[in-house]
Amino acid sequence: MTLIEQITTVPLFRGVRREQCEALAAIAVEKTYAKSQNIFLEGADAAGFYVLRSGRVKIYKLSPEGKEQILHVIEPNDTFAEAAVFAGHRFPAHADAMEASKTLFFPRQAFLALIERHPSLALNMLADLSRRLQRFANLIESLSLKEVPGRLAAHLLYLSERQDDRDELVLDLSKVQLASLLGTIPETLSRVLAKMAREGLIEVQEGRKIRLLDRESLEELSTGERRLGTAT
Amino acid sequence: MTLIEQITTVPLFRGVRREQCEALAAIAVEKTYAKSQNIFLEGADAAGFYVLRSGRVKIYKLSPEGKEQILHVIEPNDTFAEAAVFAGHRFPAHADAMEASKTLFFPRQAFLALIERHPSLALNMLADLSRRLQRFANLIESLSLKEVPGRLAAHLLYLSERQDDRDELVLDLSKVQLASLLGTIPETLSRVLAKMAREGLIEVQEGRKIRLLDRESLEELSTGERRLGTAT
DNA sequence: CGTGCGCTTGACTTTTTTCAATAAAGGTGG
DNA sequence: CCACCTTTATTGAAAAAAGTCAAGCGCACG
Repeated sequence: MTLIEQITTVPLFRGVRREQCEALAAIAVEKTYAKSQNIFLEGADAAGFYVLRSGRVKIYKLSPEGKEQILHVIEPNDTFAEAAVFAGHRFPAHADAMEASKTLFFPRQAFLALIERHPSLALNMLADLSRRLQRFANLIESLSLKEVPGRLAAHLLYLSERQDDRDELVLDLSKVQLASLLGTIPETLSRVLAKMAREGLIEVQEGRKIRLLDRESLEELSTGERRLGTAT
Repeated sequence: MTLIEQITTVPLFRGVRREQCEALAAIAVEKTYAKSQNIFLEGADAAGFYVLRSGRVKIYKLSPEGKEQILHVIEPNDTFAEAAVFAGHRFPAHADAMEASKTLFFPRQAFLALIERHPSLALNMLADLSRRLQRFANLIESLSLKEVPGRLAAHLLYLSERQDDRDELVLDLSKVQLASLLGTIPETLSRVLAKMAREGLIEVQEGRKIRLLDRESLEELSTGERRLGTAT
């Protein structure tokens, strides 16, 4: 696949005219990362931003004691580190490839020059940042206002919406990573899953498969109307 | 002050040419709110975004049990609800005036039409959203990776940087509201302040004045190198 | 084939919240 | 101007949620 072809398939660049895509191709740099390889460290100088082409990338913060909070998991065709292009000029978090990953890197100056001349690019980028902001607001709400069972229930329901099988879903992350995404630790996640299973809300099957048995209760957990270990 | 004059003093519109400011003035609507008045509810249809001219506004999430998490406190000349203009079209959180407040409201369609023709406006908006995103990332880190004393220490140091007096600072929020901003409840905040005072890190004076006595220890608390109730 | 990582479980500790009581402060209407 | 009432703040005791530490299992990967 040529660079140009790749670029035209990125949602961020939808609606961008052919010649602008060529200009983008001229400044894009392909970068490849191995599984577990670091892409950038928090605080490092941000020379540009990335579009993920394949693989998966986690963006995360680290506490001094080594506890990790995943801010988001980047899927192919998502961008990351855009905020550093327009403000601060430093990466506000760490990024690691969770699998072997390919990215396109767009250097800041060249990209800024392009965006200035192409409003649709700017509008796409604004939509992009806005969606991210809203997801962050939801994460903050979740961390502050819900306990772990509520966060987990919300995540399970979210996954079940994105997957085809109605009530059977496959976790897209290891439990260690899922714990980090939910703002907790693997031990706590393990206990909560066990408790949900004991109360008949879910069935934990071998591997990463989970069957949702009581959607309604999960719904109530996720909104905070109900607690685990409490009869209805 | 005329609308145009007001608009030229808003940082978001810095670098915007005179005629564009006139176009902005043509679409802007002045809105005034009383203390404690609601500005919009989460989920409501977002017809545009706001610039705060005077007063203060809190943007917050609410749990079903009524616990509140403040996402940010808007100060004069800040914008709010911009994300809803570019994505989702619904307000992702609640907004209340904390004091009597005046705002300029910019309807979405008219603003989108303007931004499309004026790249500097788009770039300013991108910078704006990016900064907000970075602040959210820090809030997430704080909620997930630090305990309450760490969050409080970080906030006190932040306030002391923004205020003139070196070690004497004035809380800009009631303790109830500060607790909500830090992701905790007033009782816990009260206890943590008392403990910090007992250990000689701060001196809590009458009203909302606080004197920082041991910056270094506060620094260590805020980074997680140290805990309260532990000798160095 | 063994070492290590991912995962689970138990016992214990720490942190935070909940509930309740009380006190001080501030604004309102008589 | 004062009495009253709501809001704000503090403190104690108890409960709950989550984290730490430690042990153990099993599978995967080198």
